[in-house]
Amino acid sequence: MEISKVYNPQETEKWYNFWLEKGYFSSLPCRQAGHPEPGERRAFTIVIPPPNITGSLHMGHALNNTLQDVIIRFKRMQGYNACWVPGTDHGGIATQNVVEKILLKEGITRQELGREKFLERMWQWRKETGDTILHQLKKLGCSCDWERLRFTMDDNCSRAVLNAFVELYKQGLIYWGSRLVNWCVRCGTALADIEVEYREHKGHLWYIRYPLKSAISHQPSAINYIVVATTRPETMLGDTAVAVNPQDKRYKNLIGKTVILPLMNREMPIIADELVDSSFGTGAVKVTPAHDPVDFEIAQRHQLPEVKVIDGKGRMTGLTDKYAGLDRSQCREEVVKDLQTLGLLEKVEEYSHRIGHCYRCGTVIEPLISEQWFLSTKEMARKAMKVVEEGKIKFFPERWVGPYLQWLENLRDWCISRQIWWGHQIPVWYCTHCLSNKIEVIFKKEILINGIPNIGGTYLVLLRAGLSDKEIIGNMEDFIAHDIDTSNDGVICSIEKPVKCTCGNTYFLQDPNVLDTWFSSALWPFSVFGWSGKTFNELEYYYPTSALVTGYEILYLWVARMVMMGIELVGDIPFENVYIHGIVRDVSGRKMSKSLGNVIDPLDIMKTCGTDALRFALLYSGVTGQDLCLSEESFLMARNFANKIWNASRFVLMNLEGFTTSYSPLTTPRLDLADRWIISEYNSLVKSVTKNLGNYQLSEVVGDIYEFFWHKFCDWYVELIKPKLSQTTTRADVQAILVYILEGTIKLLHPFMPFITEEIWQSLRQFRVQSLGFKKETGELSTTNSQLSASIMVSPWPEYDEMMIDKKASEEMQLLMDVVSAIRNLRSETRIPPQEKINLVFKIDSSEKEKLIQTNLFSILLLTNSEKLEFGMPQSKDCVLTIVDGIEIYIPLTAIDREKEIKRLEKEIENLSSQINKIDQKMSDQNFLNKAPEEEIKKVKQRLKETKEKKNKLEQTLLCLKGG
RNA sequence: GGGCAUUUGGCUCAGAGGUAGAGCGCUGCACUCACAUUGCAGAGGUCGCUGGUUCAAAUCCAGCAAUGCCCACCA
Repeated sequence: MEISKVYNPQETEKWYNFWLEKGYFSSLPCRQAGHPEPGERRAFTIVIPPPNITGSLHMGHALNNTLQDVIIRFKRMQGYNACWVPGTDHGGIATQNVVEKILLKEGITRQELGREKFLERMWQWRKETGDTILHQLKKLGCSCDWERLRFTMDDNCSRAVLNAFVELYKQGLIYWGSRLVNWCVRCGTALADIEVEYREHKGHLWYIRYPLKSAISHQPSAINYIVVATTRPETMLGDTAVAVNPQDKRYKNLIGKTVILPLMNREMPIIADELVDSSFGTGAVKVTPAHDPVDFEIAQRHQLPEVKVIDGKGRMTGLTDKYAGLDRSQCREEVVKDLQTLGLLEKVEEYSHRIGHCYRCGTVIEPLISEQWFLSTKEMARKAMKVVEEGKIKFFPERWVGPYLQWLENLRDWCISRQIWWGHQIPVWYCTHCLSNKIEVIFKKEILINGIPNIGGTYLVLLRAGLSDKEIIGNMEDFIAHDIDTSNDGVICSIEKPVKCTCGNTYFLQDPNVLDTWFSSALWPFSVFGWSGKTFNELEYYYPTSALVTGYEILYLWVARMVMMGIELVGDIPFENVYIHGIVRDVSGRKMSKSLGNVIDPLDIMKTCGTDALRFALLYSGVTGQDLCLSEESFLMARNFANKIWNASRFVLMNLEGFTTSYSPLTTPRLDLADRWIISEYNSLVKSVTKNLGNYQLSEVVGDIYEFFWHKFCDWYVELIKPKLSQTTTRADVQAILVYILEGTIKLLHPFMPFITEEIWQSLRQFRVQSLGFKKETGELSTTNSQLSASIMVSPWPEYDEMMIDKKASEEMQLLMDVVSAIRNLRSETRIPPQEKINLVFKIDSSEKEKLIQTNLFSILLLTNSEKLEFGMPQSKDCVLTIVDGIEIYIPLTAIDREKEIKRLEKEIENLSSQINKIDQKMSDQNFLNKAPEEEIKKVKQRLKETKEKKNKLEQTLLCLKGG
């Protein structure tokens, strides 16, 4: 039996299609038999954090999905009905931006194209490129149940989204309100608070004089103005007050007075509000209710008017006189210039502060008053906190509980409407007839105040539906032509377009807004199982899902919201465990980004090192929940390991001739120390791996397997048994153990490195099949022998036997390894060429140890390339000496380099002396002797004795050398 | 302004009250014998700083510093 001499990762990756064809990824084994129920087995369910359809696999995805695949493969092997639901997210703004950019190249805007045509283009684009990442996930080896592939905008999920909206609307949790929202002037839409990214920005602080209407004093020297400080002078055009802290003595007598807003010549009051920090700037604040969240709050308290001076495109509105039409940044320059001219600019300071940017396009956010749909989150947040506080949902690592709770604690209502076209259009319908009279009133009112659309939601609805003012007026006449039924407000929330209003009208206008893409993401754990649809059984079986694997960067954006929605809409938590991993960074700890040019492309790594190496490296280099810094080297390390696995397996397979499958030697008395040792180590490994996988300690598992396979199994065991393979008395035992260990280890490794392990499994299986007399082509074997499973993927997870964990074997083997290492070291230091056979003389004063060495004499000779081993004292004085655990080991030489040897011994003795000093100090410490546990003192005593003996012996030898 | 994380050999990171660990890199030696994507051996660290608890601290506690991240209404 042989496998190819060279490990070729790509060659092993062919197994993906095999798994797919066999249907191993499917989580519904009973489906074929016509059962809607998923069977008796317990489900283990994971829903994928759906990547955006614009996405292409980056290291973050690779990490996230490898983690999920490891967990799901492990659980599958453990016998769970493992269900990993894959899917993609429509990615609202981000995706729309991508298509808009493409259109721009063609010279068209989406407005020119119109909503319907634009959406056609979106869908076409999604059809062409939206599945890229799914193919890449397959390349990564992800064992998702592809039959369950979902998309946040497919029929199923869309129905769930609309249903959720209607449900929450009915409960009164969704409302339409006029609020100050974060507005992206580039994307032309509102954003949720959390979608704003704050970045440090070096700007200025302008100090502006606002003249008082009536002078306090008529003295020529008197100051008849109040100075306010601002980072955004252009917003002053929308000021409606100046605020000071009520406690501030400097301004006490000014409260209630009137100032004149420069440039606009508007009269406005000086008010007092607690929110003003008197220690900042001048202690007096200009209040711009329409463009600042704090000012908005102050304005609400003091019933100040709101003057909207910046529009949705970032331009100055008609309310700004001569500045109207200017871009907000241009306007700033103009305003500053004009203030300077008027002598009202007192000073300018350098000032560094944080400015909000759109998390999708990076444009500076403009706080604007706007009418939007909001989800009232207070109650939902409270429930979402409770389930985590009570431990119903567990976080790994636990430290994320704090930030999670804190975020929910301070959560404000969620602005869920977006003024874009790609997404779930809000299922709210306006009866044109019922609303016409209101529109008329509102519209007329609006015209009276300069045509500034800052009030009147219905007007905005029409406006955003793409109708121009003229069209609205035109429609208005049309609306007014109908009878008016004032008893109905004409707003209907329903999934389907209403057929007829109670007023009899059949014309409806759908709310043009779409929902925040995170709204649909929040429903993901149940929308994928057909929530609100027909397949409720599935939801009952798979929900709550078992684990959620995600990066901490979307803890609030996604995780917290899923919990809220799950509890509110399904009545149960969406998942039991949340595994939170870190972000992938480069070697210097920077985020990987295209602009920094420090990206390592997982697809490149797959090509050069193989998918298994990619997966292994990702898990090897990080600890739970910590960011991981990746360098190219870590992938080489993993590739080398894969190569090692390959070659060790190749070795085993090459030596299987004559091996009988049914033979199990694990308990025969013929086993020697190395056999018992490796079996013991293997069983401990299975134990710890199984335990740690359950705790999501994946990198620890990976490290343990690596250590075992390479440095125990390959370095020691395989080297030790080589001669035994050619002896008829031992060959069968050794073969059986090799297969036992290899098979078990590749099973443990399979979740991490699925391809190479499958390849090896198949070779082993083929061997077993052949040796059992089956033909290779027989295909399925209806056998209970789990070693003949058609794939490692569906073979059972290894069991461990506590009885096989042999502490004594570990200790004895350790001594043997120490002895061998010491001899090798001595050979190397005294420059004995590796090919040269040597003789060994052991002087041992413990019969137990002597017996151990005697029993394993052959192993020592083998591993140290020695001819013979004698006990006693060496005949010749030309010897080099090393001492291990009280065993004196001499290598007689024909000639020794006296100088060198003296130096070597002196160095070693010096080393021992300093050790002895340290221990001596400890042993002479009365406190230590009085208070330390008996056992510890004994240990230290023993060590001191041994070290001293060793030193004495070496000193004697040194003396001999010097004297002779 | 709050909070969290990190600080261990040249680099990336484990560990954990009782003699400092790994991988990479480096040095020396070794290629017909599973593997040079290898083997064997070696050099290299007062475990960020200062206190405290303890017989004993890299490890527990407190404070500080540096770095990174998150949150918050100082315009």
